[in-house]
Amino acid sequence: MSAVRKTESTGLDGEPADLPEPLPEPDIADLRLEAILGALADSLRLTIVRKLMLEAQAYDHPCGWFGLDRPKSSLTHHFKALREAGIIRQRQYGLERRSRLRRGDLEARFPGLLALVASWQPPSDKK
Amino acid sequence: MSAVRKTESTGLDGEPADLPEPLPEPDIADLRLEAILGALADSLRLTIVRKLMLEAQAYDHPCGWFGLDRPKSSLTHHFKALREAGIIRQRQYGLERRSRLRRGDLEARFPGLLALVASWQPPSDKK
DNA sequence: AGTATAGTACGATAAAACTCGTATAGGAGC
DNA sequence: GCTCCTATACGAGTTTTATCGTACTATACT
Repeated sequence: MSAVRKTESTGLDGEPADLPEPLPEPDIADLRLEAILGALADSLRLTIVRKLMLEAQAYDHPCGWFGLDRPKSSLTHHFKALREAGIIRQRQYGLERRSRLRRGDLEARFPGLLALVASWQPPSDKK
Repeated sequence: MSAVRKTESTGLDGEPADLPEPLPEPDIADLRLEAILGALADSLRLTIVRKLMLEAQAYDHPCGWFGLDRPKSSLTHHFKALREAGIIRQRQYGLERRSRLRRGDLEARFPGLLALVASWQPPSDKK
C-alpha cells in the first residue's frame, strides 16, 4: 500500500474529520451483500449511485443536484434506502442533506461491484 | 480470442445442442442488471447460485441436489425468479427440472458479478 | 396398471416495498 | 419576525414479493 497523506485527523473512509456527523448507517463490517444488491435493484437508485460515482466533484451533493424528476418525499425514500444499505453516507449541512458514495468501504468489501454500476445503462426511458 | 473446440454443433452459451429445450428465459441481450440484482438480493437465492457456481460438477442439477430445507412450492418460486432474471437456465429431463448457471452469459454481460457471489458468505444462520 | 417421485400450478395470506400528497421542521436571509 | 427553501415525517393507497398448503401432472419403475 502506498503512503497516504494525513494532514490532520481523518474520519470514516478516509474523510476529513471536521464534518457534520453522518446520519445512522451500517458499519463497514456489517455491510450485507443481499441488502446492497436489493438497494441497487432499481433504476432510479442505480442512476443516483452511478451519478455519484461518475460525476461527483467536490464530494457531498444535495438531493437537488441529481436533477431527478420525482416528488421530494419519494426521493427521501430512495436516498434513505441507499444509506441504510450502506451505499451512501449522508450528512446534514444546514438546510441540505448531502450524500456521497461510500466508495472505499464498498470497494473494500465488494470489489468490482461499483464497476458494474458504472457500466450500467438506464433502459431507454429513465421513467 | 483463443480457438474453441467445437466437436459438433453447439447451442446457447457454448452448450451441446442435443439437450431438451430450455424453459423460457431472457435472451442474453435482454438481461437487465436491475432484474439480476433483484433476483440476487436474497440469501436463499444467493445460496443456490453460489452452489451452482462452486460445486456444480456434471452441469445441470435438479432441485433436490441443493439440499434446501424449504417446501417444494417455495423452491419452485425461487428457481423461477432466478430463471426469469436470466441467471440460471432450466431444462426438463424426464421428471426432473435441472438448472445450470448461465455463467458465460453473465460473465459476458456483467463481468465480475459472479465473483461477488462466489465471495459471499451466508449470515450466521442460513435460515 | 398401480405406485412412487420430482416438481408445478393455483391460490390465499402476509409482509415488504414503492409512490406520493400533505403537513412539518428548521436554517438562511431580508 | 416573517418568508423562502431543502428536505423529512407521517400516513394512505397500491403493487410486488415471499411463504407455503393443497391439488395436480407427468414420468419412472415394478
